Parts: sequence; structure tokens; C-alpha cells
Amino acid sequence: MGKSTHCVASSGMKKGPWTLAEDQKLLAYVQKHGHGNWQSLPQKAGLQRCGKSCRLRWRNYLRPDIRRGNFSLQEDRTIIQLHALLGNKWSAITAHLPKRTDNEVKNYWHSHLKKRLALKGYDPVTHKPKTTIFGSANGSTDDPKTSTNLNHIAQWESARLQAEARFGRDLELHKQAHHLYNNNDISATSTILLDHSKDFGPTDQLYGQNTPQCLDILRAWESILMSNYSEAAGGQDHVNSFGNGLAGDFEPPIISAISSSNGSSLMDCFFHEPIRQCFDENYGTSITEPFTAVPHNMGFKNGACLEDFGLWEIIMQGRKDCPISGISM
DNA sequence: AACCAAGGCAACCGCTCGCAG
DNA sequence: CCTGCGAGCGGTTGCCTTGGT
Repeated sequence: MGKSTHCVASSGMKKGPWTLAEDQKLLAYVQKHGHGNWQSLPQKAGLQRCGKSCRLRWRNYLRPDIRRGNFSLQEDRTIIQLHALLGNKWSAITAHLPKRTDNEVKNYWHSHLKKRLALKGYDPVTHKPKTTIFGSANGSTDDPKTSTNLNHIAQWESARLQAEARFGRDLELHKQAHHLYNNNDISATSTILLDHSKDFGPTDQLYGQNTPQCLDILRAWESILMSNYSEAAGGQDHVNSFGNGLAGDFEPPIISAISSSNGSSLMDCFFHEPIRQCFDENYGTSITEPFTAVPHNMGFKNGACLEDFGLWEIIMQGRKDCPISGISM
């Protein structure tokens, strides 16, 4: 283990809140020279701070690509779902929240989301109901809402296990596909991916070998909810009624996003109405909150967020045989 | 208006990880 | 392989703000 690098207040280093002048000094220095070695930066920049403090200030506050302000419902959901999957891995969670810092997400979790879950009777650590899954605190499951919530939690757990299993299989299959692709055996690559899509649906081939696990579980969960909803709705398509204008079957949501041409946001495509309702019931968020639309200039002409397809983009970059039309590369 | 408690958030601290020598 | 160092991560602290009395 390395020597501790924390700031020593007695050595003349300043601590506490940063002043505007300090911010300006740090900002100016980094913009001109880059941060380079954080340990030596304060001296070069003329700051009475330790390097660690400078690094933190830059990362969490001064960096130009930071989005501040309220978290959208979409971000809320992402945090909650990823926290259920990853636990307190704030950096990993933040990796899926563009322009947010891990510190901000962590604080937001502790001050807002955790409480919301607790308020709804869920353990913020396990994301399971605080009472036993087979009955409420008073031993009754008569309350239909409680019953629904428990059912959703069971579905979530089922999705998680399903996703874990699938992730393992995905990895192996895509290793094979990737190997063949590297050897220019496009035909064999397609065969593997198409066979795979028979089992798991076509979205998987979009991601290539590095399917993000979080998206995988979201899809798994969603597919369970969608199939259940379909049954409950007597086979009628209520799912697509929200806004992406698609008719008919329960298409995998990401494919819905890609094939939609009316400018609907990723929210519209990725999380259909019943899932929002379910989420609202489970986590107490308000569906009346305006959804943050994904800017239409982020990649897909229809508004789907290219960042969500980042790995696929990397894989497909420069390829002329991109299977989906209408995508800006 | 003054006080107090609670909440929110920026910053700190200690530890681990990864890498170079 | 071992050691030292810088960077990153997650938990915690403490100050400031806000809301209630």
C-alpha cells in the first residue's frame, strides 16, 4: 500500500471551502497547462492547497463538463436501479450518468433517494421490502398495493438473476463472435449473433461483446414487466400507447427507439408507460414530473441517446454495413 | 425577530489500486 | 517480487441554508 497522500493542515496548507480567487487560479492553470501531476500542481498554480484538494475541487466542481441542478426522473431511476445492482459503487453508477460527479450522486442518494425508498418500505441497502416478502408487518398480504409492490420486487430479483446468467452467456458468445470478426469472418460472426438473438432478442447484437450489465438487467426487468402487462391487458397493446407511435408487438425497447421516426425521446422508447407506473408505485417518484428529453442532436436522429449505444458505436465505427439506417455516425 | 433542528452538500480522510522503477 | 508514489474511491464530517416554532 502506498504512503498516505492526505493533506496535512499543519504544513501550511489551507483547508475548507474554496474561494472564488482560488477557483480562478486553479481553473486558469488547468485550462492552460492541464492538471498533470496533482501533487506538484498547487505550487505551480500558486495555491496554498494540497494536490488532493485541488484534484477534488476540479473533479467535483470546476470541470467544464459538469451538469449541475436537479436530477431528472430518468437519472433517479438509473441511480436506484444501478444501486440495486451494484451497491455503493458510486463511480460505476456515475459512469452511466453523463456530466454528474460521483460525489454528487452519492450525496443525492443519501439525502433524497434513500429516503424515498425507506418511505415506501424498502431497505435502501438491499432494495427489498423491510417486511418479509411473504407478508407485511402485521402478517397480512390483503393490501393490493403491498402485494403489487412485493410482486415487483420479486420480478426485480428474478430479472437480476436472469441478467446475471445472461451476462455470463453473452460474454462467452461475444468472445466467439469477436474472435471471428477480428479474423474477418463476418459470415460466421453474423451466424453467432443471429443465433444468439433467437434466444435473447436482437438488442444484444447491438452492444457487441461488452454488453453493459446495467442495461442488460434493465432490459431483463423490462421484458418481464412487459410480458406481465401484456397478459394483464388481455393481449392488447397498451405499452406503445405512450408516445413512440409504434403499433403491434412488444418490440425490445431499444429497437423501438431505433425504428421510431417521430422524434420521441429515449425515455419514450426505453421505458414505456406501464414501467413508469410500476416504478412510481415502487419508488414513490411522481410520474407528473416532466421527463427530461434526450437532446435530438446527441446521435440518433430520432432522439435516442447515442451515449447509451456507446459500445456499439465503437464497434460499428467506420463500418459501412451498419445494419440500422438513420443513425448519424 | 430570534432560536433551534434538520437537511443538503462541499470537502476531507483513509484506504485501495495500479503502475513504474 | 517488492516498494513507493500518484490517483481514485467510498465513507464521514462539518458548515451553511432552510424551515419550523
